Amino acid sequence: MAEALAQTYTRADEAFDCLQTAIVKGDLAPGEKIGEVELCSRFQLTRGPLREALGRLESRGLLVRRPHAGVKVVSVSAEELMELYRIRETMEGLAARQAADRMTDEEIADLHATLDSHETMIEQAQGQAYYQAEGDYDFHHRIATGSRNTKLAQMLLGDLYYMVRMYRYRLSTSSGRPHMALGEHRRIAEAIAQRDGELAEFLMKRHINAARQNIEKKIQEGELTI
Amino acid sequence: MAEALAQTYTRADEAFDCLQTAIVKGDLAPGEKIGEVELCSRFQLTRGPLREALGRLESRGLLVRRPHAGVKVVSVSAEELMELYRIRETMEGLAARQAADRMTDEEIADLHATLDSHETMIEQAQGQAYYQAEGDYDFHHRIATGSRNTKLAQMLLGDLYYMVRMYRYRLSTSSGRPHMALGEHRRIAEAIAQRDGELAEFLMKRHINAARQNIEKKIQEGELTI
DNA sequence: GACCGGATGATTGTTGACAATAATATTGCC
DNA sequence: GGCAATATTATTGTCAACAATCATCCGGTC
Repeated sequence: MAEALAQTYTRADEAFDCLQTAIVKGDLAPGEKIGEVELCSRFQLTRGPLREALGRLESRGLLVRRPHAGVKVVSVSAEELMELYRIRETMEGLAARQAADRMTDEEIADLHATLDSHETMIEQAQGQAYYQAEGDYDFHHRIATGSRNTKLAQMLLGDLYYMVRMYRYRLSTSSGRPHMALGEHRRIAEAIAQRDGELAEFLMKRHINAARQNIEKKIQEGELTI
Repeated sequence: MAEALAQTYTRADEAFDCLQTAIVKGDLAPGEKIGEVELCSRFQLTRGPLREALGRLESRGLLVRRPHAGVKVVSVSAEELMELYRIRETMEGLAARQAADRMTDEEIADLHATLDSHETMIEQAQGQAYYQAEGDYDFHHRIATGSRNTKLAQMLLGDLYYMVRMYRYRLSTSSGRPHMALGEHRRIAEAIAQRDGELAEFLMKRHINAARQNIEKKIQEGELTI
């Protein structure tokens, strides 16, 4: 995702993006220990930028790095994944509340338009997987930025989402949820449109809580191995 | 703060700590633009480790770095500082709730002991400044780790606190608050001891909200310039 | 006199070689 | 045969030189 201002795209940024998507997509398996030189040859990079990228990834919690012992992709347990959702619940609730106060009318219109496109997307191609992978985060993305809370958006978009995405990528289709989720999104958007911050917060928290329970159930049923 | 396991303390870590404390203490003024070579000579470092530290600091949001244009310490506006407190409110509320369920009895005993030492500290030397700068965070630190929520603790301790500390450092003494704050801490600790998560969450949110309002008032009265 | 274009200078980004450290394998001893 | 201490090796951490990029300054032109 290219930021609006056309900054110089340095090798370190490239390395960072490469590794990040590789981790999210699972090309670098969790728990896998891997050396720097191997990473260099695999991603056609030199060690300088790579190391800088590794440092950034480490401070974001996507990998751990022990001196003289290589880097290792973090492996998140089922409980930790649930904890991630609990954090999301409170933080996105806050984001929704602030967004209700601060989003412009245009942004709210865009939000509704986004949901319309999601609806057709789901119907057309039964594109449940796509909806989960991209569309869902599109919605949450807009609310995070709409909160006008720089640090909150940064933490949500920069830290949490990549982590959650990493574990959502493999389960992709979660059966009935997309339709449910869309309805929940709609209601949140309505609350924001009515500038009802409290309601928006409540609905958002319930929405994420439902998603968490859905995953929890699947894990317990053994449909989903972590 | 030396972590339990005696890891090799690399130059990059050193650079990171140096710069971090320099930013927090205000030796590197917010908004100040500064070159890499000057930073090297000032902190007796070489550019390699320095750059790695800069990358980490950047992803933590303590400084911004435009390619070929130098690094700049972030300058947080009064509103942004308030937003930080709003984030803390929800996140630490969650931490307190989880801590009430998950802290061991020993940890709770330690928590009370910590508060006792804070009390004597405040009385003895009228050490309000010290209490604010270190002691307060000691308490919050314990609750964050007591939540047993790795990511939550990481975000609180790694990202938010340094940012808040940076702006708390200069106001240091906030008159009557230390005694008030201690009382609030006490009540939170009691709620945790009684394993009353809901109450702990409520009290923690109110505690941080009070701190926020206190700062907000000072800013409006012109006692505090940001 | 103001604005635009190009040259200069400084600063950052990148690279490859070197040194230090820790993990591993080997050898000797119990 | 098992354990421990040592030597080796591979990996990471560090460094200094090089190249690319941007900001600034100067001169010319409108």
